[in-house]
Amino acid sequence: MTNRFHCPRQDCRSDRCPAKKIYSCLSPGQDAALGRERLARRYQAGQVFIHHDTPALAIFSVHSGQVKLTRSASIGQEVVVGVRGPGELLGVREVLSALPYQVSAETLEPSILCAVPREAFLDAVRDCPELAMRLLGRISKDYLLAEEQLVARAHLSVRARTARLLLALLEYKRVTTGARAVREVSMGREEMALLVGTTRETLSRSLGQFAARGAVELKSGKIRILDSSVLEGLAD
Amino acid sequence: MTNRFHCPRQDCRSDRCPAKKIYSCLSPGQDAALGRERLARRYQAGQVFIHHDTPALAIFSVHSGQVKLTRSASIGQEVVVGVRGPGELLGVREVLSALPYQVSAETLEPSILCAVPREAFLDAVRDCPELAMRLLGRISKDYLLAEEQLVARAHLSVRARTARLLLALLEYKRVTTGARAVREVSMGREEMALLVGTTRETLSRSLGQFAARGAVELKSGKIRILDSSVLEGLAD
DNA sequence: CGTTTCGTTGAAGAATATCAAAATGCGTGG
DNA sequence: CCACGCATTTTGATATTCTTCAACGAAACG
Repeated sequence: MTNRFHCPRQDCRSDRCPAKKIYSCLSPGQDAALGRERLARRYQAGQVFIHHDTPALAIFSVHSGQVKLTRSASIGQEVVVGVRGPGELLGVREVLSALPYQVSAETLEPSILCAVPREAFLDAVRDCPELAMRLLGRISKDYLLAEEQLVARAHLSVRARTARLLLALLEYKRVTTGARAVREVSMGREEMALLVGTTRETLSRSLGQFAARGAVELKSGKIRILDSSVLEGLAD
Repeated sequence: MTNRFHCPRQDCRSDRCPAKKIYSCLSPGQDAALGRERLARRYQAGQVFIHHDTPALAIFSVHSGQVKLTRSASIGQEVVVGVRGPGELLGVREVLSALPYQVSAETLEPSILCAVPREAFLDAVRDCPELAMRLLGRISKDYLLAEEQLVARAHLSVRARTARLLLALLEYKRVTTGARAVREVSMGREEMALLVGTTRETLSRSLGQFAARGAVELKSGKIRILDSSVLEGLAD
């Protein structure tokens, strides 16, 4: 099974790996034990590396790149339930609850992922109470956030969800780029639609409405936010 | 603050408390420390004992009864995100992620709840790695389950969700009553609608359709399931 | 320069919410 | 037992939102 994970064989001890932060509480011995098992691999965009309903053999952490998590709502209907970036963990929930993978994961861009085999991860958690505490905090927070997201998707209009997405993208860009005033986001309609949980067409119409109200300006793929307070008003 | 929790003052050391199971790994000393702080209280039906956006000062565990968890999707729109019964914990996610309560909780029936102050709980988790592991497993599983629920709510038709609810109620009744063949469930339309995430009227129509297809029979408040395979077919 | 992908727009149809009203059930007091 | 009143459930009509199918222009790319 390990074969799938170490094509460009290289264990992930780089201290620049953002996922490493959560493991920083391990003793040198524990860290070494984990590091020995920890294998980084480069993935192209669009690769599916976690298949739902498959035994959860490993935890993945995102070193660089972005991945999307999907669930099948009914047969043939893939639904995005989240997007994860550098430093985030995938498959933790399944490993900790001894369930097969409940989601599928696919890279959105060329990415580097580290895989830690199930048992090694569990050993580390058992041996290091501090790691357990950190995971508890992280999973709890993720859970609450996801719940909020999904409730919004089930009970808010597409317009409201679209407005929220724009604001979230703005915020995300601000945080990641460090710029103080971000006024533009750029994302394909297809992808936005997936995140909002609707179709290209409906999403396009929502954006059209925003533009009509002067909240945004659509020019050549970019979306320039003119008045974010209008968006906040539409967000519920 | 503790005042709210010990009206009929009585600490919860009863070994019959189903929530106690998860604490069974604590050493006598740890258990005593927690037990001293653990206060049981009787609530009538319909009492709100966790108010969203309020500091998460305590973990509650359900000793007996049922409670519903709600979130406000938009202003004035309360949405049920889950129902918890005996042995289950409330507020863990918030305490562990150091956030205010993100949900509100209300008793559906007369219930007995135990409250453990935030700090006592955190101390117990820190002192007992096994407890941490159990919580990790439990939260992970809850998370996965809730995700599935909410994705269904966002992307399945009311008919499908209603069918699922009926099947779930059947299953639940089977498990809790221990009866081998359950064919009837009984629940107000309002409450069913809340669980499904729709209105009374639409829910009623769904049931009407089921009845028309001969899958169920509606008589005087009870719902008798005639053909659960039909429901399973409708469930996606 | 044609082809392909992406974005927008239109029109029709399905699903659901909403408002309104009728029917049903249920307990209470006569 | 019956009649009344209240609450719940069902049904009907309409409006809204969203999806779907279809067409079209525009940018992207060979």
